Amino acid sequence: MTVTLADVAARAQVSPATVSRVLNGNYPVAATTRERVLRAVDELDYVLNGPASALAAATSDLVGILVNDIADPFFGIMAAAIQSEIGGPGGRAGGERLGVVCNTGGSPERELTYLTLLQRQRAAAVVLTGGAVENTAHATAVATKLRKLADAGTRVVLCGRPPAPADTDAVALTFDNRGGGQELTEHLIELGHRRMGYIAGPEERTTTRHRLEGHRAALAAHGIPDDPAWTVHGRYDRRAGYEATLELLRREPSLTAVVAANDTVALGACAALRDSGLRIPDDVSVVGFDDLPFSVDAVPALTTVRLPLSEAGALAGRVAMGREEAPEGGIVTVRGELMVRGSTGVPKG
Amino acid sequence: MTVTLADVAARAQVSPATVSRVLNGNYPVAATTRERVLRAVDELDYVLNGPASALAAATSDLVGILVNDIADPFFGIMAAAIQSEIGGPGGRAGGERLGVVCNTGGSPERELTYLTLLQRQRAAAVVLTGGAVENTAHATAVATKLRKLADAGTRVVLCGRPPAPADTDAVALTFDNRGGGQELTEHLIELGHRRMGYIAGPEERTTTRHRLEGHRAALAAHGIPDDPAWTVHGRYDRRAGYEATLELLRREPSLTAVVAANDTVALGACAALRDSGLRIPDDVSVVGFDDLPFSVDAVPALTTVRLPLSEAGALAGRVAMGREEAPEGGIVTVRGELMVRGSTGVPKG
DNA sequence: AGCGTTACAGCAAGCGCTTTCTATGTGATG
DNA sequence: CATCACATAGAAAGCGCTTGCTGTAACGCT
Repeated sequence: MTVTLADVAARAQVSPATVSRVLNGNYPVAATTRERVLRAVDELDYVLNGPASALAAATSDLVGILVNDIADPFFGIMAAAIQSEIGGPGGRAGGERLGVVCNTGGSPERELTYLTLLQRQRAAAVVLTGGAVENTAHATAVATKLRKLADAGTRVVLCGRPPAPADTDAVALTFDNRGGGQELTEHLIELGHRRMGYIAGPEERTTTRHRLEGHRAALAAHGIPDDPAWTVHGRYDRRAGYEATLELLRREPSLTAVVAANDTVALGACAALRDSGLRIPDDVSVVGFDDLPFSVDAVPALTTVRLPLSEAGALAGRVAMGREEAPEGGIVTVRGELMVRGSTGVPKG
Repeated sequence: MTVTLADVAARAQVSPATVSRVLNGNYPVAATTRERVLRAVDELDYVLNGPASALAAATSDLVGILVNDIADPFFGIMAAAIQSEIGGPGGRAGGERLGVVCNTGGSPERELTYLTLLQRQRAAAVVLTGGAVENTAHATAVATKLRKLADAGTRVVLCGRPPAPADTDAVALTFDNRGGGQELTEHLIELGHRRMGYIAGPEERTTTRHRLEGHRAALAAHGIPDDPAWTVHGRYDRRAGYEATLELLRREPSLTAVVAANDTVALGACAALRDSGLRIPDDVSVVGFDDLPFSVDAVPALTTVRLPLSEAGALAGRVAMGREEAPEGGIVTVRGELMVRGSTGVPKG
C-alpha cells in the first residue's frame, strides 16, 4: 500500500540502512549507490514517514510559532518572517523543517495546550511571539513548560515578548514598548498637548502595561497629572478603539489627543472621532503603535512608533534554527522608531 | 530521563496497554483503574510521545492550513476561523489536534513542499485556502499530491479556492469571485462610470482571473468596450495598488473609477489618487474586494464586496475535522455581498 | 450447580525508521 | 606479497506506542 524505506531499499538493491543514510546525508555513501537509491526513491515516489523517523531519531522537524491573534497583521508579519527563515523550501537543502503557526487567541489555556502539543510532537523549536499574560499562575506554568521543552532539546525563542525567567534557557527579543510609548506621549507633549486620553490594551498583558507605563513616564517627566479616568482598557481591535474613544469623549470632551495602544485601535479611534464631528489633527491628535502597513494610508497618516517586525521575526527564526547564535545573556532589546505623520498637530486654543 | 508509557504503567500497576487505552479512551477501562492511571500520569507529568503514537496508530493529530500570505488579514481571518474549529482546547475533549498554518508566500514550490511535509507527517487533514496558481504543470502536481493525501486518509478541504479535479476527493468551498467582481463593476456602471481602470492581482491566479472576468462580464453586458490598456496587473498589496494607479492615470488621465482586485490594493490606489490631487469619490471612485476590517475605516469608507471569511473558514474547519458532512458533490459556492460606501459616487461631468 | 456471557486487563507483535556495531572489499604500504 | 587502514554496506536492535487476540474473573441464566 504505502511505500516504505524497505521497498526503496529492495528496488535499489541495497539495505534499508543505506537508503536512510542517503536520505539523511550524514554518512558516506558511494556516489553510484546514492544515485541508484535516489532513482528508486523517485520511481517509487517515496515519502519518508515523519513520525517513524522522529521516533527513531528522537527529534522532529516541527517548529512551532505561537501567536496571540493570527488575524492581526502585527502577528502575521512576524510569523511570516519567522517562517521564512525556518524553512520549508526557503531554507538550505536538507534543513527542511515544518514551521507551523499556532493561534492562541490570547487565551492562556490555549497557549499552554499548544505548548503541550508541541512538546508532544517533540518540536525542534518553539517561538513565542507578542505580549505575555501577566498572571502569576499562568506565568509559572508557562515557565515550567518552557523549562521542560528546553530540557527535551527544543530551542525556545521569545519574539516581541519580555524575557522569561533565566532558568528557562529561552532567548528573548524584546520590543521596547515602554520607550516607544514614552516617545509618543513626549511628542504630543512637545506639541503642547496636556489633556490626552489613553486607550490601553487588555489588562494583564505585558505589552499593555509597558506601553502604558511609557505614557505615564512621559506625563510624570513633564509634571502633567495623570487622571485615571482618561485611561480606558479594551481589546486590541478597531472596535475597541472606536468604543473607547467614544467613552473618553464622554468623560472628558476637551481632550486634545488620543493615544492608542496600537495602530488598529488608533484606526477605530479615528473613526469614532470623525463620527463625532471632530477633525484630526485639528481638533484631536491621534497616535498609534507598531506602524503596520495600513497606517501610512490612514487619512491623515498615523503618527506611530515603527517596530521592526520583519527583522525581529527573521532574527528569531534564525536563532530558532540554530543558524545564529543567541547574544550573550540571551536578551536583545529592539527599539522602535517614532514616525511623525499627519495625525498629530498642535492643539487648538 | 523522559517519562514513557511504561513508566506510567509501572507506577499505576497496570500494563502499558491499559494506560494507552485510558489515554485514548476508545476501549472500556474500569473506573477505578482509569483513575489510578490518570493519577500516575499526573504525578509523573507524563506527555505522550506524538511521533511514536502516530507511528503505531498510523495517523497523527496534525492538521495543516496552507495560506498564500499570512501577513494578509484575508488569510489571517480565515486561518483563525479554521483553527478555532480544529481544536487545541477549543474543541471537545479528546479531539485535541494541532492546527498549524503554513505560509506558502504564493510560491508553487513552497505549496508543494508543504504538502509533502504534511504528507510526511501523515496529517489528519489539510485545508488549502485562497486562490490557486493557474499553471497546468503545477495544477497537475497539486492534484496528484491531493490525491495521494486522500489515499493516505488525509481529509482535504479547499477554502476560498476553486474545486480541484473531482478525483482528488477534495471538498471545496469556493468564493464567487466572478459574481462579486461583476456586481462591483455593475454598481459603477449604474452610477454612470464608463472609463474604469482595473488593477488586477498577479497573473496566473484563479482569484485574479475570476474577479477580472466578472469585471469584463459587466462591461460586456452594458456594451462598454474593454480597453486592455486600462488593466494593470500587480501583487496583492498596497504598494502594487499605489503604483498601478499611477500607471493607470498616466495611461488614461480621464478615468473616473478604479476597480481594485482587493481592499488592500484599493487602499494603495486611494493613496495614489490623493497624492495625485484627486478626490474620492468626487474625481475618481474606488472599489475594493473582500471587505477586510480596515476597509470601513478608510476615508472615505470603501465600497467593496464582503466575503464571509470567518464563516467559510469555520465551515472548512468543521469539514476538515469530520464534524460536518461535506455537501453532496463536495462543492459549495459562497457568495459575497456588495457593500456600497463612500468611495463610490456619480462621475463628474 | 453448571454454563455461556460480559467486562476488563495483559501479551506480544509490530508501525517504519535510525544508528551502532560489524563485515567486507579495496588500495596503500613495507 | 602480506598487512593495515580506510571506505562502504549490512545486520539488527531498538525508539514508544497501539491493538488484535488471548486470558480470566465475575455475573446471570436455566
